Amino acid sequence: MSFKMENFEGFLHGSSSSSSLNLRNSHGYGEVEGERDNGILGLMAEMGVSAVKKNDLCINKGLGGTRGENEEKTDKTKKKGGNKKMRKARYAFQTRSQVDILDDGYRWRKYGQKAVKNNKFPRSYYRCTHQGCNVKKQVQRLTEDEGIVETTYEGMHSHPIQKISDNFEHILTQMQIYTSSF
DNA sequence: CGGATTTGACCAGCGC
DNA sequence: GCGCTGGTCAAATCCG
Repeated sequence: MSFKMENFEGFLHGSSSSSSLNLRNSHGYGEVEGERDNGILGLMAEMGVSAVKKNDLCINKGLGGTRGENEEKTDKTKKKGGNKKMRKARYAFQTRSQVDILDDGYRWRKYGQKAVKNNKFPRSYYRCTHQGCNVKKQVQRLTEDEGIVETTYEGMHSHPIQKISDNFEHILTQMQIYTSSF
Protein backbone atom coordinates (compact mmCIF):
# COMPACT_ATOMS: atom_id res chain seq x y z
CA MET A 1 0.00 0.00 0.00
CA SER A 2 2.91 2.20 -0.53
CA PHE A 3 1.26 3.76 -3.51
CA LYS A 4 -2.34 3.60 -4.37
CA MET A 5 -2.56 2.20 -7.80
CA GLU A 6 -6.18 3.08 -8.13
CA ASN A 7 -5.14 6.66 -7.97
CA PHE A 8 -3.63 6.40 -11.36
CA GLU A 9 -6.16 4.12 -12.85
CA GLY A 10 -7.48 6.91 -14.94
CA PHE A 11 -3.96 8.00 -15.62
CA LEU A 12 -2.86 4.63 -16.87
CA HIS A 13 -5.95 3.99 -18.85
CA GLY A 14 -6.86 7.37 -20.06
CA SER A 15 -3.42 8.56 -20.97
CA SER A 16 -3.26 8.91 -24.70
CA SER A 17 0.36 9.66 -25.31
CA SER A 18 1.15 13.19 -24.37
CA SER A 19 0.72 14.96 -21.10
CA SER A 20 -1.38 13.14 -18.63
CA LEU A 21 0.52 14.43 -15.71
CA ASN A 22 1.72 17.96 -15.71
CA LEU A 23 3.91 20.01 -13.52
CA ARG A 24 4.15 23.68 -13.50
CA ASN A 25 5.50 26.47 -11.51
CA SER A 26 2.93 28.62 -9.92
CA HIS A 27 3.30 32.02 -11.38
CA GLY A 28 4.31 34.63 -8.93
CA TYR A 29 6.14 32.29 -6.61
CA GLY A 30 9.67 31.12 -6.61
CA GLU A 31 10.87 33.93 -8.75
CA VAL A 32 11.98 36.21 -6.00
CA GLU A 33 15.63 36.97 -5.82
CA GLY A 34 16.37 34.87 -2.81
CA GLU A 35 14.36 31.93 -3.95
CA ARG A 36 15.61 29.40 -6.36
CA ASP A 37 13.72 26.83 -8.26
CA ASN A 38 14.95 24.16 -6.00
CA GLY A 39 11.58 23.26 -4.65
CA ILE A 40 10.82 20.85 -7.37
CA LEU A 41 14.36 19.71 -7.47
CA GLY A 42 14.20 18.90 -3.82
CA LEU A 43 10.92 17.19 -4.33
CA MET A 44 12.24 15.15 -7.17
CA ALA A 45 15.27 14.34 -5.14
CA GLU A 46 12.95 12.89 -2.59
CA MET A 47 11.39 10.83 -5.26
CA GLY A 48 14.81 9.65 -6.24
CA VAL A 49 14.91 11.24 -9.64
CA SER A 50 17.97 13.41 -9.57
CA ALA A 51 18.56 16.76 -8.08
CA VAL A 52 20.25 18.64 -5.35
CA LYS A 53 18.40 19.51 -2.25
CA LYS A 54 18.59 22.59 -0.19
CA ASN A 55 16.51 23.70 2.67
CA ASP A 56 16.34 27.41 2.99
CA LEU A 57 12.65 27.92 3.18
CA CYS A 58 11.45 30.88 5.03
CA ILE A 59 9.33 29.10 7.54
CA ASN A 60 7.08 31.20 9.61
CA LYS A 61 4.94 29.95 12.39
CA GLY A 62 2.43 31.94 14.31
CA LEU A 63 -0.02 32.28 11.52
CA GLY A 64 -2.94 34.55 11.43
CA GLY A 65 -4.98 32.64 13.88
CA THR A 66 -4.12 34.60 16.96
CA ARG A 67 -7.57 35.14 18.21
CA GLY A 68 -8.58 35.48 21.80
CA GLU A 69 -5.80 36.11 24.23
CA ASN A 70 -2.72 35.14 22.32
CA GLU A 71 -1.52 38.50 21.15
CA GLU A 72 2.02 38.01 19.99
CA LYS A 73 1.49 39.08 16.44
CA THR A 74 4.76 40.82 15.95
CA ASP A 75 6.72 39.40 13.07
CA LYS A 76 4.35 37.31 10.97
CA THR A 77 5.17 37.41 7.30
CA LYS A 78 6.55 40.86 7.18
CA LYS A 79 8.53 42.18 4.34
CA LYS A 80 12.24 41.68 4.48
CA GLY A 81 14.36 44.77 4.49
CA GLY A 82 12.05 46.90 2.47
CA ASN A 83 11.71 44.24 -0.15
CA LYS A 84 8.42 42.89 -1.30
CA LYS A 85 6.80 40.09 0.51
CA MET A 86 8.71 36.92 0.03
CA ARG A 87 6.67 33.85 -0.54
CA LYS A 88 7.75 30.31 -0.66
CA ALA A 89 7.99 28.65 -4.00
CA ARG A 90 4.99 26.59 -4.88
CA TYR A 91 4.90 23.88 -7.44
CA ALA A 92 1.74 22.40 -8.81
CA PHE A 93 1.19 18.96 -10.21
CA GLN A 94 -1.72 18.11 -12.36
CA THR A 95 -2.56 14.48 -12.08
CA ARG A 96 -5.23 12.55 -13.87
CA SER A 97 -6.80 10.66 -11.04
CA GLN A 98 -10.15 9.57 -9.78
CA VAL A 99 -9.42 10.24 -6.15
CA ASP A 100 -8.09 13.33 -4.51
CA ILE A 101 -5.68 11.76 -2.09
CA LEU A 102 -2.45 11.07 -3.92
CA ASP A 103 -0.10 9.17 -1.71
CA ASP A 104 3.32 10.54 -2.50
CA GLY A 105 5.05 8.79 0.35
CA TYR A 106 4.72 11.45 3.00
CA ARG A 107 2.29 11.65 5.84
CA TRP A 108 -0.12 14.53 5.46
CA ARG A 109 -2.61 15.92 7.91
CA LYS A 110 -5.54 17.82 6.55
CA TYR A 111 -5.99 21.16 8.22
CA GLY A 112 -8.51 22.96 6.09
CA GLN A 113 -10.85 22.91 3.18
CA LYS A 114 -12.21 25.86 1.29
CA ALA A 115 -14.41 26.39 -1.66
CA VAL A 116 -12.52 28.41 -4.19
CA LYS A 117 -14.03 30.64 -6.77
CA ASN A 118 -14.39 29.50 -10.37
CA ASN A 119 -14.21 25.99 -9.10
CA LYS A 120 -17.04 23.84 -8.02
CA PHE A 121 -14.79 21.51 -6.11
CA PRO A 122 -13.35 22.47 -2.75
CA ARG A 123 -9.66 22.81 -2.17
CA SER A 124 -8.08 20.78 0.57
CA TYR A 125 -5.12 21.94 2.61
CA TYR A 126 -2.62 19.46 3.95
CA ARG A 127 0.45 19.77 6.11
CA CYS A 128 3.29 17.33 6.52
CA THR A 129 2.98 15.59 9.85
CA HIS A 130 6.70 15.14 10.30
CA GLN A 131 7.96 17.01 13.30
CA GLY A 132 9.61 20.24 12.28
CA CYS A 133 8.62 19.84 8.66
CA ASN A 134 6.38 22.66 7.53
CA VAL A 135 5.78 21.50 4.02
CA LYS A 136 2.27 22.14 2.88
CA LYS A 137 0.26 21.04 -0.06
CA GLN A 138 -3.16 21.77 -1.40
CA VAL A 139 -5.26 19.49 -3.50
CA GLN A 140 -7.87 20.79 -5.84
CA ARG A 141 -9.89 19.22 -8.58
CA LEU A 142 -10.30 21.15 -11.76
CA THR A 143 -13.70 22.30 -12.81
CA GLU A 144 -13.09 22.02 -16.51
CA ASP A 145 -11.87 18.48 -16.18
CA GLU A 146 -12.91 16.77 -13.04
CA GLY A 147 -10.67 13.86 -13.86
CA ILE A 148 -7.67 15.99 -13.02
CA VAL A 149 -6.55 16.87 -9.56
CA GLU A 150 -4.05 19.63 -9.02
CA THR A 151 -1.65 19.17 -6.14
CA THR A 152 0.31 22.24 -5.16
CA TYR A 153 3.37 21.72 -3.00
CA GLU A 154 4.78 24.50 -0.90
CA GLY A 155 8.16 24.11 0.70
CA MET A 156 10.53 21.21 0.83
CA HIS A 157 10.77 18.25 3.10
CA SER A 158 13.81 18.24 5.33
CA HIS A 159 13.47 14.61 6.24
CA PRO A 160 13.55 11.34 4.35
CA ILE A 161 10.53 9.97 2.70
CA GLN A 162 8.46 7.69 4.84
CA LYS A 163 7.12 5.33 2.26
CA ILE A 164 8.52 3.79 -0.83
CA SER A 165 6.70 4.66 -3.99
CA ASP A 166 8.73 3.62 -6.97
CA ASN A 167 5.66 3.86 -9.10
CA PHE A 168 5.60 7.55 -8.56
CA GLU A 169 9.22 7.77 -9.56
CA HIS A 170 8.36 6.04 -12.76
CA ILE A 171 5.54 8.44 -13.34
CA LEU A 172 7.80 11.37 -12.64
CA THR A 173 10.01 10.36 -15.49
CA GLN A 174 7.09 10.64 -17.85
CA MET A 175 5.89 13.88 -16.49
CA GLN A 176 6.06 17.07 -18.42
CA ILE A 177 7.53 20.02 -16.70
CA TYR A 178 6.82 23.48 -17.85
CA THR A 179 6.82 26.85 -16.26
CA SER A 180 4.10 29.04 -17.49
CA SER A 181 1.88 31.74 -16.29
CA PHE A 182 -1.27 30.52 -14.69
C1' DC B 1 -7.56 6.68 23.73
C1' DG B 2 -4.67 9.04 20.43
C1' DG B 3 -4.23 10.77 16.06
C1' DA B 4 -6.55 12.33 11.91
C1' DT B 5 -10.48 14.74 9.85
C1' DT B 6 -14.33 17.98 9.71
C1' DT B 7 -16.03 22.42 9.78
C1' DG B 8 -17.14 27.03 11.14
C1' DA B 9 -14.77 31.09 12.48
C1' DC B 10 -11.07 34.18 12.13
C1' DC B 11 -7.57 36.88 9.74
C1' DA B 12 -4.96 39.23 6.12
C1' DG B 13 -4.43 40.82 1.41
C1' DC B 14 -6.38 42.96 -2.36
C1' DG B 15 -9.58 45.40 -5.38
C1' DC B 16 -13.14 48.60 -5.72
C1' DG C 1 -13.29 51.58 4.39
C1' DC C 2 -15.73 47.64 3.00
C1' DG C 3 -16.48 43.33 1.10
C1' DC C 4 -14.66 39.35 -1.22
C1' DT C 5 -11.51 35.62 -1.26
C1' DG C 6 -7.88 32.61 0.09
C1' DG C 7 -5.42 30.53 3.94
C1' DT C 8 -5.27 28.85 8.71
C1' DC C 9 -6.75 27.76 13.43
C1' DA C 10 -8.98 24.99 16.60
C1' DA C 11 -12.83 22.75 18.83
C1' DA C 12 -15.63 19.02 17.85
C1' DT C 13 -15.97 14.78 15.85
C1' DC C 14 -14.57 10.53 13.78
C1' DC C 15 -12.05 6.38 13.47
C1' DG C 16 -8.38 2.84 14.10
